[in-house]
Amino acid sequence: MNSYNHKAIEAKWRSYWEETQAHTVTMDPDKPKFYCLDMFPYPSGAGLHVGHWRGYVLSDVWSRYKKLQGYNVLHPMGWDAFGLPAENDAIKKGIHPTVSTASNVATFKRQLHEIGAMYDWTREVNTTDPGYYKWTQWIFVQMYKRGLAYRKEMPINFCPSCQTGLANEEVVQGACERCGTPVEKRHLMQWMLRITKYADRLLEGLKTLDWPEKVVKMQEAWIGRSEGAEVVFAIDGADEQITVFTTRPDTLFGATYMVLAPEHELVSKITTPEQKEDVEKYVKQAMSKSSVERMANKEKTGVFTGAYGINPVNGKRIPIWVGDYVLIDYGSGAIMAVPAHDERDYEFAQKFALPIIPVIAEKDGTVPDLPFVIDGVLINSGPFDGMDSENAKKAITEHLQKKGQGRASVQYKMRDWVFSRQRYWGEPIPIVHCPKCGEVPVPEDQLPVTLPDVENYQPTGTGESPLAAITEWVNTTCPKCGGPAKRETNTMPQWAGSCWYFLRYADPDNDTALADPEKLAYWLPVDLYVGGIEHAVLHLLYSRFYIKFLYDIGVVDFDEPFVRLFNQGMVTKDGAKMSKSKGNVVNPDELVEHYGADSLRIYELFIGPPEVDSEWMDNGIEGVYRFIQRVWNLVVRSLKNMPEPTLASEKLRHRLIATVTERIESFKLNTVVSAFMEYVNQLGQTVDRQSLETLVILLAPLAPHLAEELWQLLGHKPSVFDARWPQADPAMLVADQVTVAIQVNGRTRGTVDVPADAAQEDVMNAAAAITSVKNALEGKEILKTIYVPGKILNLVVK
RNA sequence: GCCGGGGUGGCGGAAUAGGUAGACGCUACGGACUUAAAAUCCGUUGGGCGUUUCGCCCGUGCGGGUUCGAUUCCCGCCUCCGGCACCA
Repeated sequence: MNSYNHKAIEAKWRSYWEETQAHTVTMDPDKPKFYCLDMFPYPSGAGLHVGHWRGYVLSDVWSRYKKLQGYNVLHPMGWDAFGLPAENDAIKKGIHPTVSTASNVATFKRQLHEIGAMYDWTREVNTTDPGYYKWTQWIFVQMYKRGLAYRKEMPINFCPSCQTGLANEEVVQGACERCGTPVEKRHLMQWMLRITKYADRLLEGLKTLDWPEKVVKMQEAWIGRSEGAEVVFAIDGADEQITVFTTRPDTLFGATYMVLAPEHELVSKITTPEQKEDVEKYVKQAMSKSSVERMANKEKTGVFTGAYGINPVNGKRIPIWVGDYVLIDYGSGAIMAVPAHDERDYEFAQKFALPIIPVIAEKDGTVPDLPFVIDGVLINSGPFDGMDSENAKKAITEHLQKKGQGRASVQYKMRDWVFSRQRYWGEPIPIVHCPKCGEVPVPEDQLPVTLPDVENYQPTGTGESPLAAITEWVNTTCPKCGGPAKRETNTMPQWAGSCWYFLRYADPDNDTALADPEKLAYWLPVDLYVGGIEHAVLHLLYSRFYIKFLYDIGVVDFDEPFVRLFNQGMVTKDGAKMSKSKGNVVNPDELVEHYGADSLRIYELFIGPPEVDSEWMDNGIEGVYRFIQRVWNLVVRSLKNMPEPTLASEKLRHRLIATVTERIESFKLNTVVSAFMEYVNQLGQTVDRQSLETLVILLAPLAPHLAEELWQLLGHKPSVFDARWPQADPAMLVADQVTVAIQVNGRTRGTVDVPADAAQEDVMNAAAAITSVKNALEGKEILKTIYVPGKILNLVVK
C-alpha cells in the first residue's frame, strides 16, 4: 500500500496550480463574487511565524469554501511596505529601503507560498511602488481640494524615539503605539485630515456592519459622541464671553465656578492684575508638563484668574479659574463647574473651598450624598424645580436659546487626524509651497511625486523631514505660476497606503484611474476581512473614512469597505505573544518540512476557537498528522475493496455535510476538525465511493493538497475545486434511534437506547431494568415524571 | 474608575432557546506487533470510595437563588485578560 507522502503531494499540486493558473481570477458578471481579504502584512525581516499563519489559513479556508460553492473568489495579497523598520535599517546599515523591502518581500512571499493559499499573485500590490502611491497621493489631492486636508500649527504628540509626530490614535496610554516611548508635546506645522467631519457617518455606519461587537464598541468609544448644550457666560465687567460645553444643562443652576484650560486664549485677557503673576506661573508650568505627567498626576490643580462669569440662568457671579483638568482640545476648552454633580468638579471644589450647591435630587425628592452624578429631579433651580433631568435638559437648552445664550450641541472625542510624518520612507505629501501662490497641490498629471534617493536617512529631530536636506528635490517650480517654489517635505503615515489598497486589487495595473469603476463595482466591497484586533481603531477607522470620502466624490459606489470582519486570536507560546526578543517564536518552515502544509493548516484551525488567543503545543500537530494519514489510508484501502453505500453510511455522510457546513458558516473551525475526526473514527476499514468523495470535497478547504491528490486517486480529473459543495438531505438527518438519559430526582442514573418515536411507557419500561435506577426507586413513590422525547426521562420520587 | 470578554480534567479545548459535563486531540500508563526500537494498532486516563463484569459520593472560580433538572438563567463576590482613562 502506498503511504501518505506530504512532500511529493504538496509539491505536485503547488506546481499544478501554478501551471494551470488555478488561482488567477477575472471579473465574470455571470458569476456571484466573493471578496475574501487578509490584512496585508508589513514585510519585516523576521519572516512569518505560526501566529501569522492562523489568519491566513482562516481566510483561505473561507475562500476555498466559497469557491466550492460556485463563487468567483477574489483572494489577493500584497505589501504594506512603507514604514519605519526599513528606514531604521537604512540608517543603521546603509541599505536603501527599496532594497531591503524587496528582499523582505521575497522572503515573505516564499513563506506565504508554503501555506498553499489560493492567492491570486497577479494582483499583488505594494504601497511603495510609485505606480501605487501615485494614487495614494491622488486621494490626498482630492481631499485637499475639498478642504479635508489642511495645515495647522498646533501642539501634537511627538515620539522622541521614532522622531516623528503621531496621530492621537497612535498614542496608547501616553506612549507611542509602535515603540512604547512616552510621547512629548511639540508645536509643529502639521498636515491634518478633517476626519471629524465624518464623525457622525462613521458612527452611523457601524450599525450596518457584520463586525465583532467589541470592535464596534471600540470605534464608538473612540468617536465618543456626546449630546449636550453650549452655554454662553458673560464676563463681569469685560466685553468677552466664555462658551462652555456641557452634557448636563439640567445642572446649570448648580454651576458655582468656571474653569479654563491653561492654553485657553481668554486666560491672559481676563486675568486681573493681582492674579497675573500666579496665573502666568501656573500656565507655564502646565504647558511644560508632558501628557504622561499630566495623566499620571490626577491631583487637581488650578489658580483663580480674578475674573467672574455671569450664569445666564440666574445672573449669579461665579469665579473663573484656570485648571489643567480642563482640556483645550475638547469642547471649547472651558467648562462650567457643577461640583455637586460631577466628580472632578467636586474634587476641585473641595480642594479650593469653592461652594457646592445641590440642584438634582433623587427621583423621590430626597437630597443625596454628593457628588450625585446621575439623573434625578431638579431642586434649587428656580422655575425648573420639580422637573426631571431629561426634560430639564431640553427646557433649559430651549430657554438659553431664546435668550441667545446657548443652544443644543454635539461634541466628539475624536480629533482631526495628524497626517504628517517627519520621516523619509513614506509617500511625499504632494504639495508645493510657492511664495506667491501659497500652498499648491501637485497637478494630477504630474503625480506621483516620487521619493528622491538620499545619502542620509537620519531624521533631523527638529521636526523636519530628511527630505528637507535634499535641495535639488525640494527646489521646484510652482505648478500655478511657474516661479521658484519648494516642495512639502513631510511624508504620509503608514496608514495612508493601507486605507485603500483593497480597491487596487480589483485593478492593480491601472495607470489612468485608481481602479476601473466597473471592476470596483463588481468586486467591492470586501465580503470578509480577516486580521488582528490591533487595528480596531487605527486602520479600520481610517479606511472607513477614506471610503466614505471616495464615495462622496463618486469613485466608489459603497460607503463601507468591509461588510464582515473577523479578528483571529493570537497564537501564544509559554503564555506570551511570539517575539524574537522573547525567543518563543515557532517557525512554520520546519513544521511544513516535517508534517506538511496540510497538517499545519489543520492544526492552526484545531488549536482553539479562531477568535480566541490560543497556546501553541508542539505535540498538537502530531494528532492532526495521524488524522490525515488515517484519511489517506481509508481511501487507499477502500479503493482496493470498495463497499456499497448503506443506509448507515449515508446517514453519517449527510450528517457530516450538515455539521461541517454549519460549523464553517459560524466560524467554529476548531470543531470542524473534530467533526472530521469523529466521522473517520466511526467508519470501518473501508467505506463506499460516495462517502469518500464527499469527505474529500468537504476536506478540500482545510487540506487542499491532500484533497486534490485523493480526488485524483478516486479517478477524477483535477481539480477538486471544480467540484461543488454537497448538500445535506434533511430526511437523512433524522435519527431513528436515540439515547435517552434516565434521571431520578435530576440525577442521571443511566441511559436507554430507544426508537426516536418511543412512547413514555416504553422508555419507562426500559429504564426500570437499569440497576441504579432500580436502586434509586427502591421503596420510593414516584410523584412526577418529566419526559422530553429524545433527551431525558426524569422521575421525581420521595 | 468606566466599558467589554473570560475562569470547565495533567494540557488545548467540547457541550449553553436549561436536559447524559469533559466530544475531539495531546500527555501519561498498560497491552499487541518487533530480535529491538520507531511507527502503527487496541485499552485506560476528572477526583474520591466500596462488597470492583457493578455501584455510591464529590465535581464547570466562590457564595446564594429559581427549577424536576443549572457549565448554561438571576443576585452578590473573587480573579484574569483586553479597551478607554480628568472628553465636562
